[in-house]
Amino acid sequence: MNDIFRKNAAEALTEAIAKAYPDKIEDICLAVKTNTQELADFIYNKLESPKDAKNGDYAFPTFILAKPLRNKPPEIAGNILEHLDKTVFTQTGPYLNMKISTQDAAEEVLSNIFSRQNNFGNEILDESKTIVIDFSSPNIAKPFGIGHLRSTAIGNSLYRLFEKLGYNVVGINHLGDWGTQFGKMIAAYKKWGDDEKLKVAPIDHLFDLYVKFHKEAETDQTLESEGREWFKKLEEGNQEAAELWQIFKDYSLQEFQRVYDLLGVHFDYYTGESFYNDKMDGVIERLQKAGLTKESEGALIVDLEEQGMNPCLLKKTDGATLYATRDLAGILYRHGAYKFDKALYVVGMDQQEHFKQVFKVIELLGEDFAKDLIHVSFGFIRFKDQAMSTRKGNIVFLNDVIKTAIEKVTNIIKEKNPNLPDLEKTAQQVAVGAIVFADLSVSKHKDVNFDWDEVLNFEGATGPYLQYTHARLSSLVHKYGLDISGDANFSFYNSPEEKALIMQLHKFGQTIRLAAGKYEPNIIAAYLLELAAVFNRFYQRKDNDGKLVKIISEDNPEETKARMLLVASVRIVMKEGLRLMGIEAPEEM
RNA sequence: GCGCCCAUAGCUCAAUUGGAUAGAGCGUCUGGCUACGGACCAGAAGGCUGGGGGUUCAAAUCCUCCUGGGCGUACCA
Repeated sequence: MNDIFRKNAAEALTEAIAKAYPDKIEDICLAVKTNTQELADFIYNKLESPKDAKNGDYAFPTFILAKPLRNKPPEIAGNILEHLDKTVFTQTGPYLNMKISTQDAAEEVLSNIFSRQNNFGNEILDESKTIVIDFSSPNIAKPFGIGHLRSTAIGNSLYRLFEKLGYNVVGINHLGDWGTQFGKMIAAYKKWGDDEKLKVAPIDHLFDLYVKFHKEAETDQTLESEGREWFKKLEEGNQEAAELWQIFKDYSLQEFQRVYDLLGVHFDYYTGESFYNDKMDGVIERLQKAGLTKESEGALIVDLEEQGMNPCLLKKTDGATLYATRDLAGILYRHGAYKFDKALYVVGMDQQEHFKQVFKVIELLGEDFAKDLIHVSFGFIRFKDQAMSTRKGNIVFLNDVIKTAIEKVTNIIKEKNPNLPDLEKTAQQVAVGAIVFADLSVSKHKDVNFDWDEVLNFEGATGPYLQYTHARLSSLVHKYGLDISGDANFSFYNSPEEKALIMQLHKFGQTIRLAAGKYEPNIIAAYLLELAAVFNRFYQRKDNDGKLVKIISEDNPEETKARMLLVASVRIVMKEGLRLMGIEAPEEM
């Protein structure tokens, strides 16, 4: 029961129910499958917030009591109401509504924010817990496409959310730096590669080779096997292969680093697939000892037929390993190294079967932490009507998207705020904010339609809208100039707009928990949009004559003081919320 | 064929996990700048929640069948 208001409501209701129906409590508990001690918890969880603010802040639907009490919900509500404080509770039909006074809410919420600042919403765990998050994980020697943004943005946000909830978070970039594709790249480079081009524009050149290889492979059957051979050599330590691999990897990492810097993404480890190169034999051995392996069609597999799945492939006919092998090694290694309580894999939905298999194999090994392995899957980014395919060269580069967005933002700023001091930096922050927000504002299990116009539109439900609101808040604080204090007179908060703002701020903590619990950053996005909307309504509210009610009023210093506390609180939460999404909050824009 | 996911306003998405009249943004139309920042705000129009059946006091949400789309379905990752 984290929400103090809600807790009060639940306890008052529980008590009132006990008074109204003293000899029916057991029947009620029986009907809702709980016990007397936990009845308050049950009610706590049943409380809703009414859609219409005039119905109060918390509502208890009495339908669930109808059966054990053999009565109509509205009558039940009426009976319970008799034992409640009628200045706080009201009844509308079957609902019992509780209204928090704006003053009480302000005192609780605003002083909390004022004293904790950006730590507002933080939690401290009773015992330390570690969560490993595997995210981004791009393929080396492939360009960083807009498709890779999802894993990066979601993972980065989850990293920050869990950190805020008190977890010890380990962020891992499981680079795709091993596998058959490298054989293909080496083969392609040896055939068509150009040292000069590689030096000048490494990523472009590697990308061209990648596309060319797959195009040629459609007609030339020998290419695929050539690629496989080169990978085999690479795994066996062939020097020429190893050197080329290192070059590809170095160039790609440089490129990725630029993107990560731009996005403000941090990893604790860059342990990619090649890191497990020397750990796979041990894994295979362990699986063999456990009697899980089997040879089939010349390959080494773990048969999962009994589990209704396709076999998990450990070794190809030619003896080379597969990514399942490396993921298994990764899981076992991470569990040993970090003793995680949970391990998240922020990887696209198309790999669902793969993770099901791999997690099942861990379970078959008798490791009970298999239940702590979670595939946080998400839908694709779709480009217009066609799916994006790196192999066909049909890809939108994240760099190009960012570059275009920066240009557009720069033009808008030049027009709207020509004297902005740090134009370049701000334009970058806003551009990245727009792109990241566009990605994170869609529920992760849905495909995202990538639409240039939409990503570059900065009006409405967008990152720049939130940033703009933050800039406005900051501007107010600067204009006010005086110190903002936590002991304002809360009785000045008398408008519905102020009440709505305070209650929205109050929801920050539970929103973070919800978002983290569901691995859904878009819940934060929705929360911030609502916060901004509620604030902007407050900011532009008019009196009965249609005149703007300004926040800063020289005639009413005490009232201004109270309002500025609210403004400062919203600003703190907005900035922190954006941070949780991996978005910067410039003071001016 | 089998498995998983998706379908809500013209478009892009929400909906407190089963609750009160399904909400936002874009686009369209109307209004608000003698501005504490108009990347904003107020209002209007726009819905058989893909379709049928079922469970329930209550279904966009749960079950079932169907339609349409996406992804996966052992030697790519």
